[in-house]
Amino acid sequence: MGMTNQPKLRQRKKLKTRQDLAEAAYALFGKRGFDNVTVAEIAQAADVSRRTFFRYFPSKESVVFPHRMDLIARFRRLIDERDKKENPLRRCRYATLIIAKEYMGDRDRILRQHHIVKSSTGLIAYEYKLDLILEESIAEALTPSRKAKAAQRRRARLIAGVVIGVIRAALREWFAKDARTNLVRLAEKAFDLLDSGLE
Amino acid sequence: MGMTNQPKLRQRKKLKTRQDLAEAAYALFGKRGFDNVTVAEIAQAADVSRRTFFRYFPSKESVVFPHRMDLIARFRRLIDERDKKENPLRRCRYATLIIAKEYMGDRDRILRQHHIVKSSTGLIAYEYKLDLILEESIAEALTPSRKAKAAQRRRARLIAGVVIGVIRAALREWFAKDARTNLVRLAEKAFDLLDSGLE
DNA sequence: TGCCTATTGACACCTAGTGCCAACGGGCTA
DNA sequence: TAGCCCGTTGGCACTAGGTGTCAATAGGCA
Repeated sequence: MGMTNQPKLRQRKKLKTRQDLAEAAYALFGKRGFDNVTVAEIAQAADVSRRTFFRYFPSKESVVFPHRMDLIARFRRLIDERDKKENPLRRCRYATLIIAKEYMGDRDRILRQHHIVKSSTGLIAYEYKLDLILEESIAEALTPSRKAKAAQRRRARLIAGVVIGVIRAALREWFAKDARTNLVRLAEKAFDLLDSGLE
Repeated sequence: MGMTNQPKLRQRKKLKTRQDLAEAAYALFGKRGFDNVTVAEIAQAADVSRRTFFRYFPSKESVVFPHRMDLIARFRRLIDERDKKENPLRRCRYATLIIAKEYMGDRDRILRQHHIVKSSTGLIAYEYKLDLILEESIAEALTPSRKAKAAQRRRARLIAGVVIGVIRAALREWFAKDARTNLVRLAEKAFDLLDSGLE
């Protein structure tokens, strides 16, 4: 009846449960490492059953990257919003720099996440799977039209793969300095180096 | 007593068991897809116990890439044997083209392998993990000295990441045409494109 | 032949992930 | 307010990958 239009109790409960699970997981992973924590323990810490954990997250890995799919979608939209006539590398650079700036603003969360990822090779592989999705997404954004020529598709894929390489290099460098340097500048430098033919 | 110096029976048996397991796995994976085959079935087909399978292969995934680690080591050696003063991209190109040629000669096996990998996202992620190892290996080969400056290390890592992107693009293109085209030429074109700044 | 030891099979156990069903409890309607 | 509907949950059983343990087997060798 009120005009606040608050979400129903059920919705709020679900959101809280999801958050509780993610927080419990992050606390445990951070303390003992991803591999040394069981889903049962996460569920217990969040006060739900093990079965319920899997209703909120499709796998133990997925709880580590709760927003990655949103990020990938935004990256794609950022490329899309640039002039399609522009140099594709320029378009990717634009999107990368914006996301890089956001990463710097979200430093603490990203750093916690990275600390957890480093603790497990399985998790590293999982993040690679997510990188592949991003790569496909970039390639699609760079493909001029739905019925693009094969050569154009190939070029878009090559560029997407190379851009992923650049992004990963910049991030690695950032993390190597404890995320205390300027990620935007690192990304710019990496793209500059690429523009000059890696000389 | 003979001068043939044949390996002892035990060694030969072990080698045969390993091969039996790999062949049984390939046959089953090829027929039904990686995810629809259990380790128990592979073991049964090779006439050993499930436990024994894991004595020969550390995981179900690893049996799909029985020689990948050797390949990575050879790729590194190929880079190493080039003049260290040469352009790093040239050195990588050299190693890539040699491996590409070998791939073409080993077409059937590679194609079977690729068919299996495509059947499972988990396997794709596993191959990514192997790509990461290759990337690290390339970066190490490109690092001038053990005590290289940080900037040099970073550049080596960036180049390694980009080269992986190029290799993956060339392979993707090759597989897209059923491995009937010239992989060496595809790789050359990809490197050319990179040299020209992806224009 | 007989001893030593590498390899194997059998068994128990842990964990991720899924299907199923009964119980609980919001949310809406009479 | 009472009562029904159905979304959410917990419990249970089950599959499958992977590991530790131990006794049995079978090479290798004196």
